[in-house]
Amino acid sequence: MGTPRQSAARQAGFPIDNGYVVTVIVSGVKPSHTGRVPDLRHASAAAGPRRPPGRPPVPREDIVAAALAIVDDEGLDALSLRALAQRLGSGTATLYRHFEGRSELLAEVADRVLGEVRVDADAVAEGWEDACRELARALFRVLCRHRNAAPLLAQRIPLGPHAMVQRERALALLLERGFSRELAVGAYTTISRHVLGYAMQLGGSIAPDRDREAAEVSAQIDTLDGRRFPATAKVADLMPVPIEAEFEFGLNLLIEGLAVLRDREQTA
Amino acid sequence: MGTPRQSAARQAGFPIDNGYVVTVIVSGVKPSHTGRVPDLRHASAAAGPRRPPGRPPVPREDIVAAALAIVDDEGLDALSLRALAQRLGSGTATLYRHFEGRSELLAEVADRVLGEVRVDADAVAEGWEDACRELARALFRVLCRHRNAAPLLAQRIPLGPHAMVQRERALALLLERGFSRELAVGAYTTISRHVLGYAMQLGGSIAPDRDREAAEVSAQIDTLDGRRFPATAKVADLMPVPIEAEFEFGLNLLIEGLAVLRDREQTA
DNA sequence: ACCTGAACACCGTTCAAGT
DNA sequence: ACCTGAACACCGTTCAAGT
Repeated sequence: MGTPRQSAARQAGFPIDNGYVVTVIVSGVKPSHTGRVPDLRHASAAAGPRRPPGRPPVPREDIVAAALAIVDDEGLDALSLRALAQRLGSGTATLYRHFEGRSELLAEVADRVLGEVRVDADAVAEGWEDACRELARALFRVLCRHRNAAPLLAQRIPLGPHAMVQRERALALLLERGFSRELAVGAYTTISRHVLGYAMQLGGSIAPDRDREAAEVSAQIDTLDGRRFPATAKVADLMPVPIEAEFEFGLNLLIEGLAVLRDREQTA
Repeated sequence: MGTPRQSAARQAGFPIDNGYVVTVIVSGVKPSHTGRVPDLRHASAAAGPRRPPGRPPVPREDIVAAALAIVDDEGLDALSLRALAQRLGSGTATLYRHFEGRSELLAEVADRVLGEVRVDADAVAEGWEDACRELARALFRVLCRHRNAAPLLAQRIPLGPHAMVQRERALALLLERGFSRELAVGAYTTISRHVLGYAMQLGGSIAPDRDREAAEVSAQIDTLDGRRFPATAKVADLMPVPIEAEFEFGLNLLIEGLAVLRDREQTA
């Protein structure tokens, strides 16, 4: 009865994470084949090279890749198990041989996205300010590429192998640069949430939806009542700020604030 | 063909918003009856006091209130139109007489939540730092109460009447305190996103789900490999920080950063 | 051993028909 | 004028049956 818990073996140990995924991969790691705990589900007994009967199994990687492709092309809502099965040329029931259900699949898609993060090694070797900026930007770049997938990283705490490796590297970097344990955790958490918060507002959905929403908002500009909303009217010309500029502004605020706290800590 | 655009008249004019809903209602405004553009759909022709035939219409307010109750009690996913209709003792088709569809209903629920924001008038009258803190906290308090509804405010730009009134008051406050137009917009946007980002991580879902996830994360603590993740292990005891403390930490970082920028601006 | 069609209990949305 | 049952085309998930 019920599908066996297939996920237990795949999740390497990691404690509480109340922050998020600022990521570092300096060396040339391939997107999703490295740093992954091997899937042992088919290696039970003393599995020799004997060819099992039936069709060859669909590789997990292929399923996750196809799922991400659907999310990128058509949005998160378009990723139904039926659509995914169709793209893979199989049936929906087949997917349940590889994943406990939809949410496990989504978690794997999220970790695959994290696996694409690349940071500039030189920038990370600089002072902590530039290092933090580069880490934040590296994740932001990936989420710009996979903007439809951003909510996946926000709605559940990423616990996949890439998430854990990258969190480790970010925390190590801060501790090495002389941050106290408390300030390192605070800095990591805050910056990570900053990145995700902005990424989630890049574009909720597919292109047609974005166009419709943009048009809707534009229409509202014209009908703004300057008497009811004088302050808003006064800054209305500034308000469709390019999101990338806003991201940088907020990031600099955080780093400026961290510098103040760090100075206080060191002189105390 | 298709449902007529019922939403056009309800949305008062407002320009682009690239930030979010830091809110101010100082006076004692009731949750959702004030500041609302009247619904004119049933006032066509010279509508006298003549009683129309058929059942009396279900009040819009009641529908929205019931929807929010479902979201609060059972989570966002539990809000299906069937469940809502059942709670109201009617059919799903009835709901389409009042709302264009599910997404319009959700937008109204979001604005109703914003209508519950209350700020402490004394705190807002203080210096800009305390004023900003109180605005942020006031919204955060409401989102703690309606934590399941937080994603509604993040996934679409709030354009309802409460959202607009509160944005106006926040921007006015900053401009009155001597912020430049640019810095006021930046401060408003950043603080708003901060609040929402944390609120969305208060609890993704209903109680049983939260318990399951907490247990899952706890299990990961025990299996953490200190050799693979030394930095993470070193701060592991700090990492389930109470979310309220983390919220305050990040908020103070932002305000500290804004103070630096403001000083630079004033001395330049 | 692995895949699959068909079923189950849902979902948002529409519309002809009721009162 | 307003409400409604029933239908349409979906959805995630399960399971007995195929090869």
